[in-house]
Amino acid sequence: MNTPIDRQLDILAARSVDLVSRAELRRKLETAAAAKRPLRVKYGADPSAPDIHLGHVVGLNKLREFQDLGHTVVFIIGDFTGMIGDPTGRSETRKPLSRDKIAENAKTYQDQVFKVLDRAHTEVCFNSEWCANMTFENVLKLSARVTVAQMLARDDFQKRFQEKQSISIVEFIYPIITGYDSVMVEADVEVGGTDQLFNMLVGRDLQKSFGLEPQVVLTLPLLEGLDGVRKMSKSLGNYVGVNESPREMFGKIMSIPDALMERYAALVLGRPACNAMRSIAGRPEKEPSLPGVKDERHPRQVKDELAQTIVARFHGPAAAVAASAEFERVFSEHKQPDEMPTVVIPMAQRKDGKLGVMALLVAAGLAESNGAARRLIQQGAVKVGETKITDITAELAIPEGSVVQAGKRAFARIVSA
RNA sequence: GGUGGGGUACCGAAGUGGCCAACCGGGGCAGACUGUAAAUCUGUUGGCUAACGCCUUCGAUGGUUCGAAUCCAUCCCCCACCA
Repeated sequence: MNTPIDRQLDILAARSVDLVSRAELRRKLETAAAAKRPLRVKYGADPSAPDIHLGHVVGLNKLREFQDLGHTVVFIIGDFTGMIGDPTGRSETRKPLSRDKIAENAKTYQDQVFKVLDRAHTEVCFNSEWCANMTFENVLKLSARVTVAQMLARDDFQKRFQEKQSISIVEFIYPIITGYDSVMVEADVEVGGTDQLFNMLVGRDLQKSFGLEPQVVLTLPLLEGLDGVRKMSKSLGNYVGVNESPREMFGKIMSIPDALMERYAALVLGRPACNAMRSIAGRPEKEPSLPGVKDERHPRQVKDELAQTIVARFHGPAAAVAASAEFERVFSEHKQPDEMPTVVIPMAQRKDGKLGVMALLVAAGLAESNGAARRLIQQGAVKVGETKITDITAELAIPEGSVVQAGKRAFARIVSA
């Protein structure tokens, strides 16, 4: 906590989209420093989808910056809210999670979160601690503090209301609960994605209403997913999970559009374009990046570096180098990966020691059905060893340890026992 | 409570008696191309079958018919509007 306030402010405000408000944050930082008391920085997490991906990392990075300046992160696992399901974005009501499932998810969550956060400066709590035992009366009194007009101020509600789409009452309750969380943990600051701005502002109102000093609200950009357009999310399947294998992570990052490289560098690596990353700018192909910066590197190489840096962050440098080499081998040189699943197909399942290709693909887990296998073969996606198979009726004697390939990325090694 | 509109494959959405395993778009998968698992183009996208063909699917159940996603009945669910 020895960093000068101005410097702290700069660090904390970096990359933020909304900051309500800088003046308040400054004041809080000053008071905290004077009292030698860390700020309580709230972050809410949804336990129904326990996979942390790079989109979450954007927020976690910010939290880590708070921690590095000596502040405390209050990590709230919304187990109670998880039970009703976040209605944001018009998703159907989620199935309530069982207690066991929540506990399990919470653990997974924490394992992943502490790849970024500093465990020593983190408080973890569950909002069921204060929500589960509220009486209906409590709930009424709480909701009396918020008006419909306040709710309709939210863009999303406004729009849906005008378009005559349904808005469930729970959707109104949801921000009230998350806001109440802020009251309960006495948050000084709350960090979240821009989509959480409304909810976090409700937190401010509620805190005021409870006679507390309102939290500072800081939003961060939503990271685009692999498609480069929509935000990264599990349900869209365009995400990179922090628990994914190095090669998976590497490959996925290699697939992002070039224009997104700088954004990933800034948001995921949590640093502004410094020298090392300056070259990772969304510049046109094969053109020098910034004026005065000598960088003739090919975008592909820049992306490789980005992918390696990200992989290294979660798996260490050695894994990053290996993943890069592997990618090069499989996709640039079209060779086999050095690791692949091994599938046992006993001789008993073969006829005269041979097996039909379709059966082989299904048995190897490379096709879901014979029909899928047939299509793969007909489309020229299948190789056994070095031989491309185009005849769907082919009966093959499969030498021990043969490699079967279906498409660019799916491989299996076949053994008989 | 009343009125009206709906429930179709992973999603969106056509189809209103046989030509429907079901147009089209998205997504997925594959091929070509590529620095790339990007973009683009092409193909493909229920199951069984070498194939002919067969089987299961259009909210649920029952019925009409030679024949139904399409008609009838009952039921379940969703949405909007007016109270």
